[in-house]
Amino acid sequence: MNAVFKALADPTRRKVLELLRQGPMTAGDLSDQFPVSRPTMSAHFAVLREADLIEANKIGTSILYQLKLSVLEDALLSFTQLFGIGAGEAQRKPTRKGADK
Amino acid sequence: MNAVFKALADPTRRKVLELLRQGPMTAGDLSDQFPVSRPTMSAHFAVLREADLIEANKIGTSILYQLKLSVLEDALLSFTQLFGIGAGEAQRKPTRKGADK
DNA sequence: CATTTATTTAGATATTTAGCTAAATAGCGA
DNA sequence: TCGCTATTTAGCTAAATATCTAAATAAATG
Repeated sequence: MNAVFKALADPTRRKVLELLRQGPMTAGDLSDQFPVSRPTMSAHFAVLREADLIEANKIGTSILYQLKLSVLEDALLSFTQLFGIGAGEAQRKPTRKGADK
Repeated sequence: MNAVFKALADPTRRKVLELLRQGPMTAGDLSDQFPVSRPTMSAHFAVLREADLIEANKIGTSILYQLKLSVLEDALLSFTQLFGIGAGEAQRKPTRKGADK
């Protein structure tokens, strides 16, 4: 969980996750979307992998990265639920009609 | 938004927010819950204030900190919604009865 | 008005992080 | 196998961060 929040702290990494939301992408294609060097991007990928937020699959000479949405979801949901934020089912289960209106 | 995620990257700060969920607390009372010095805690408070996640109110010689839940909520929800994670109203607002069932 | 209490600011240091270039690795195709 | 392409690893620097102690500020109280 700590690793996930650490990973999310950087805007580049959040953007990578966002791009990956649309489907798997190679390291190179991802890197092309950012104004930093490949090695720098590689380091960002490593942080995301460390947090288990993405998964790497070698495809020939390329590496295809894929979002692990469930990991992101679990971390975010368990955190938001800690605060009773409208993030899960839990808090919006009305016992009586209009009870929380 | 970036400031919020930066603030959430540190476990001490996340714990502070968690403690404040139960209600406002003074800087001193909060500090007592952590194994670091007052000045260090003061710096953490500053980061949280910077991110607008907490609000400070002077009460005599003490400072009462209060969670700004709506700010945390907004940041987290808008992010989770980016990913279609079951985190907000948006994705569970049925336009027609049972539309997404 | 001097003292005490609560908190922050200043100033120092150590660690971590994001970035770079250059070099190493790994797969592919001639 | 040689060379090409994709990516990572190594090694470095600069900036940011977390921490500390000591000093400054501010409010309350005798």
